[in-house]
Amino acid sequence: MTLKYSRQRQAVWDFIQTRSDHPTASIVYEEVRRMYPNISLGTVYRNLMLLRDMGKIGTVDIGDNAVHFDPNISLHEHFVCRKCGSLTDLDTYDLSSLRPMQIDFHGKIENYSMIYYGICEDCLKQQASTENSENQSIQRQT
Amino acid sequence: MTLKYSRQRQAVWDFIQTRSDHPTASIVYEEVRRMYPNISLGTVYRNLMLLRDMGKIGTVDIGDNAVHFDPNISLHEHFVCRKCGSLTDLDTYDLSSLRPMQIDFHGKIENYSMIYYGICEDCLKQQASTENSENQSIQRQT
DNA sequence: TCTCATTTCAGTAATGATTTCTGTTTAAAT
DNA sequence: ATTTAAACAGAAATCATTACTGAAATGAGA
Repeated sequence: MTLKYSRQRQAVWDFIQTRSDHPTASIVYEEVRRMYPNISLGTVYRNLMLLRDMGKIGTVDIGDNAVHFDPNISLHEHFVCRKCGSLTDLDTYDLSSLRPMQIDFHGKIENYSMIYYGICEDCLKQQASTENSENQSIQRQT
Repeated sequence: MTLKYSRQRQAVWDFIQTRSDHPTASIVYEEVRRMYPNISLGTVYRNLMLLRDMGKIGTVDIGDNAVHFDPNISLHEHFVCRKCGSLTDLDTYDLSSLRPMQIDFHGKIENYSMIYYGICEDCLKQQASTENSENQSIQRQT
């Protein structure tokens, strides 16, 4: 039951702390492998889940069939771009006071996960420039 | 490109409409199989995803490694019990007016997914009764 | 410092959800 | 009735994650 130190866990922890882009286990594995070439994927998983269970990191599920790990355990929300799939943090108004208005709900709400979906700034710009060039080619055709 | 009628798709649709508990593809498969014993799992997946892409049903991702399908496509939130894993609907205050307060966010938010986690009413009751009997046995020991 | 129980590891196999592939069947338009 | 694109069943493939196993590392006590 006692937690023992391990370089591998330290490396996983250190790496996660440097990232703000919520990497998946596979990405953590690939990156940590640069420092520890024969760390195993299982070890990465075990330690990520351990850190999560200890409440030292968070996880985000955005429906892309892979858990994303988040060094930021403070209350915040996420934004997912449906074009490029990027996952970014959002600070919002204090949602912690939000409560369902449902009168017949008598469970206990402990926390929540709020994920906004849409188009990120970069993809909006790219979309705009694409539309422009499309318009141009249409004009040329007429 | 034209959508053709199929009994299998109809059956998947009909079944989903009867459920308020957000079944997974496997559950839909098992149930629809009663009517069509040799419908294939792939067909169930294809049609569920098709219906989703058409916007006729919704999907919910609660981090249990399986997509849940939701016949209710109106704006609503979900509650997940961390004891029994049950997934239920919640009506909430109008969250659609909520906007991130982040000044430097210039993307476009199109929709969101709000999932509350906690303990459902049933599990709360069960917990309470368990605590009672624990107290009793402690009292007996003294 | 040495010992030893326990934890952690690397490597690999297993699992489970989802997707892809292939040859066959079916809806619906002509 | 013929034809053709869409859909299907069944099986194999993929991908994230978990479980298993024997070896290596950690750290508390002698």
